[in-house]
Amino acid sequence: MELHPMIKPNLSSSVKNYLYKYIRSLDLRGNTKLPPESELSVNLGVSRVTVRRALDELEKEGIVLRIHGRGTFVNPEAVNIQVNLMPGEEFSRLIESCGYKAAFEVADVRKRKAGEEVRRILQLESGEEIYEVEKVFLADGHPAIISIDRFACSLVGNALKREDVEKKSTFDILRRLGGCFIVRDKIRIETMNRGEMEHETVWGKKMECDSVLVFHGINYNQDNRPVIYDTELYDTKYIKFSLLRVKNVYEDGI
Amino acid sequence: MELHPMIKPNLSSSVKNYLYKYIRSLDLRGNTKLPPESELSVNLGVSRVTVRRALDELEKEGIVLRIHGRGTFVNPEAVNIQVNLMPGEEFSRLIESCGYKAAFEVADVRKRKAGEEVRRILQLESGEEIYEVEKVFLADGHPAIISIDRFACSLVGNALKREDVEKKSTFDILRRLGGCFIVRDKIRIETMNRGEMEHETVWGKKMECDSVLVFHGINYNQDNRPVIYDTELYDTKYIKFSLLRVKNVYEDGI
DNA sequence: GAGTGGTCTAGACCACACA
DNA sequence: GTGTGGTCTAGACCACTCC
Repeated sequence: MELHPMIKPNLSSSVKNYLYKYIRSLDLRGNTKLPPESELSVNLGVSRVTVRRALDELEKEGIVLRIHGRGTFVNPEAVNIQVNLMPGEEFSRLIESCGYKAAFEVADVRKRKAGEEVRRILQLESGEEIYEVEKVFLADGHPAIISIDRFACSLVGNALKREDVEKKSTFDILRRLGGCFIVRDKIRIETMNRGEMEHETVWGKKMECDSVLVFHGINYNQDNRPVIYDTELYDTKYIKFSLLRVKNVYEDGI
Repeated sequence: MELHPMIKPNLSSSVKNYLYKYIRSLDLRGNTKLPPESELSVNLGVSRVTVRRALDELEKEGIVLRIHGRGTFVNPEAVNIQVNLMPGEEFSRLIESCGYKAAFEVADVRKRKAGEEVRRILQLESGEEIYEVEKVFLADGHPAIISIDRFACSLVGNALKREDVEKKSTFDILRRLGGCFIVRDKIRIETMNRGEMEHETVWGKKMECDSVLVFHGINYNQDNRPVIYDTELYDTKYIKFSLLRVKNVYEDGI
């Protein structure tokens, strides 16, 4: 069995998980006020700073709501948030979070010379070859996400088999075969209409919608090098992204 | 002259601004390493925790990159990020950030009975009336964003004039006439095709694209009450949203 | 005035990179 | 070992809400 690095959870993550469970155990029909930070800190045996970091996270996710001078409250609306845009989750889990049964198919695996754009983005040598892996993810049997991953053949020793991509995510493959870990990505948000999706993807024709949400993502490994360039098409009828934003309303008072 | 509350910037915001200016003054062709946190903390006369909070922000925005044991570096790619999705900026500034000259027109202002969906979202009484304000924002003269704001007439004393919306943003109007401040919003992300945009908006016909990115936003005031329900249509040819995400790759090691 | 969240500090210790 | 970022703590003070 292979062993791979683990992300060590820190104390505030543990506190966050604890609070998350605590919140789910509450009866939210009545009072939704949480104990004060000082009390939590004493009861959990951690400093108030640590409690606050955990609550910061929960607030960003929309789970709790803090009101200066009043207290911290469970946001009764939190259940309405379908999928947070930020965490960059796996597609299957994304589909399940939206309330559907998830499945996927590998639509296409091909080896080809990197085009101009891909070469620039992945910083490849001229003439280098890449794999392009197209998958479709189904929500209750309906196509909900199409993803195309592009990465250098050299990263996986030129030996990618179809069974590999059928069993493992691209992240896993690069981790196991290439020893590289995706730690962050940068996405550009666009849309595509029917014609574009049919042109860009093999599966596009079978999508049920006439316009899709598109993420173009550059995925960086632990050394800050771009290793995957992926394109993700979402049918927003099935995948309902939500996002909480805090407004920075600067008022100069002029 | 009216005075309105200011958001008091805290120390770490000041440090962040300072660092931001400092970074822009650097010659990024050579070494992009920043001074160590301890040194910054001494030189700026603030605690290391405060410096770290500022750097946390800059890291989230993709400006800097921190490598454990090595140091903090300016991310040379930061210039490529067009518009960060998070801050919830004003549309005109958004357009300018994307490199275009911004202008806007008020397409339509109408008073009407709130429909079923709007009534539920804004928690209105049955039969209450709302204003619907449709604006179009132009990038170098091309329609780039259409926004529709919906809010209760009672919030602004039933006396909204077209000149008001031509001069002020909806946020300003609600602040001045209704005394309420938008502090956060929750957006749902969707797409629309040509037919839908023409059906939903007055200006839809003049958009140059066949599919748009759509944000449905619920805007909450300082008391956590929903006050605006808005729909924003973006032509992603002009408005290039980017987003940096940190992957939480939990590996159980199993 | 009591309770609560918001901010800041000084100091400690750990983990990782590099020589 | 030295330098650096990552985490955590205890304690202080402030700002806001509500009585």
